[in-house]
This record gives sequence, structure tokens and C-alpha cells, in this order.
Amino acid sequence: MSHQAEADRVLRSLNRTCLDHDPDVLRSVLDRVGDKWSLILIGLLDMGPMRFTGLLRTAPGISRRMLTLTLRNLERDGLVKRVIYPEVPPRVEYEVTPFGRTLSEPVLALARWTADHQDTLRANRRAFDQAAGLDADDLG
Amino acid sequence: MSHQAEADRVLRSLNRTCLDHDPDVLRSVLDRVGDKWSLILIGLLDMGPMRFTGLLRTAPGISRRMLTLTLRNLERDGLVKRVIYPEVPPRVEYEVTPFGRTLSEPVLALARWTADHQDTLRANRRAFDQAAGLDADDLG
DNA sequence: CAGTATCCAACTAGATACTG
DNA sequence: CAGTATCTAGTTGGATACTG
Repeated sequence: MSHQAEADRVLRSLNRTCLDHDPDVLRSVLDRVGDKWSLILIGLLDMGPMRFTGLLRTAPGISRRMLTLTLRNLERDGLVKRVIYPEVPPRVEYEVTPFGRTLSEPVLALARWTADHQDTLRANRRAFDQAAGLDADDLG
Repeated sequence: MSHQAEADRVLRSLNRTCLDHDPDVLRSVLDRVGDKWSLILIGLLDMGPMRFTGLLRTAPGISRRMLTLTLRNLERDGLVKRVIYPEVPPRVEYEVTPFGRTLSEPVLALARWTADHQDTLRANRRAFDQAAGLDADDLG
């Protein structure tokens, strides 16, 4: 059985189990990984532990609020660990947990897909938008 | 080199290329795949072509509006194909394109991860919420 | 430094009435 | 049947002032 056929079979099964059975778990993970900042933070922390302000500086355009909220959610899921050093001034470091690293692989697969197909995607979108534009302009 | 080490290396590289270079493409794909309905529609269509009303009935809780918007975006990206049969009453079928099927694999990987780890996730969240609750209630 | 609290703007998504 | 148009509620996310 080919890899593709196997993948199809499993996806079909997952469609049934995930969609019919408990779509909320898949949804919640997609919400986590699909929101605006989680993946970027995981990506940054994957390269080593970082502090709050470091992440604030490094993640392009994130606000304090969203950094706090996103880190809390990642921590809640056990994907990121928060380590407090009782010093003055206070120091807090965030790091990816071993559990979090298991998520890297599937995320990696998705990132690879986007990297491999971004040209196709761009072309598709451009073609679609152009066709729509011509439609709207009623030009041949 | 182990699979994990290899994955780490590639992810690190992707961090640099995707995050530093063009985060928007990865973002746009995550937006597509991570939004409320795309994955569910891809899942349904993966089992075979379907018509608008069929999807409306089968996807749990989707509105006409969101079905239209989501299908348009999937079509725009070339992941789904819209086939019009010029009949009366009108018939339109949607099907996953070969390009769309290439996306199944990484999505499959993510779905598998959620399936494999949903118990851990649930436990993590429960533990975190309980700890937060105890904190808030000031109980030991 | 590492957040929290508050306010506000933008976007997302649902309900529903209408059209070819 | 296969949508579009419109209105509205709810959510997400940014700016910023404040706290331990």
C-alpha cells in the first residue's frame, strides 16, 4: 500500500473519528496553533529559552497583552514551561517542554508544505483574483 | 542523524526562512487551515464531491454565508474546484483538487497529533485550571 | 522586569431576507 | 438550488496606563 493511499485511509478514518466524534479537540488545537502568535512563539522558543521582554522585542509586532495571553494558553496546554527565578529585578524564562517539541514535527510538516508550495499558492491566488477582476469589469 | 534531530534542524531553518523572511505565506495558510470551517470542508470533500446544500446539511452548524466564503477561499487557493453543471435547477459540485490533496498529509499529521495527545492536553488543561482556581481561592 | 487592567477598533461569524 | 446582501453580536487584538 502506497504512502499516499495509507495517508488517505488514515485521514478518512480521522475524518470520521475527529469530525463526527469529537471535533472540539482538533478545533482547540487548531485554535492554539492557528492563532496569530502561538506558532511564532513556539518557533522562537524552539531555538532556546527566552524571557518576556526578549520575546516582546523579537516577535515582530506583538503587544504585551497578546504575548501574555498566548504564553498562558501555551503553558495551559503544557507546550511551554514558565520558570520563575526569585531575584530582584524579577526574571522569568519561557521554554518549550518535551511535550511541546512533539508538536514541532506536525507543525514542521505544515511549514514545509507552505514553503514548498508558496509559489503555487501565490500563482493560484493571483490567477483567481485576476479572473474575478475581469469578470467584474466585464472584459474579455 | 536521528529523525528528531533532523526535524529540529529543518524547523530551525524554517524558523529563519519562514519567520524572518516571509511570515505572511505561512500565516495565510494557517489562517486558511486554521479558520473555523476550512478543515472540516476539506475533510468532507475528501470523501468525495459534494454540492452546496449537501455541505450545508453535513457540516455541523455552518451558515450559508460562511460556507460560501470558505469555499471561495479554498477555491482561490486552488485547493478546491468548483464545477458548474448548466442545468435547471442549477447544480454545482465541489471537489478537492490534486493540489488540495497534497495538503491532506500535513493536516493529517496535525490531526494525528491531536488524536494521539488529546488525553494529555485535556489533563494539562484540567491541571492548569485547577491550580489557577486554587490560587484564586487561596486554598492550599 | 514582568506583567495586569481598561478601553477601543477591526474583524469574524450567524441570522435572515432576497435573487437568478 | 445556489448563492448574495445586509445587519448585528461576539470575539480578537492593539495601545496604553498602571502595579508588585
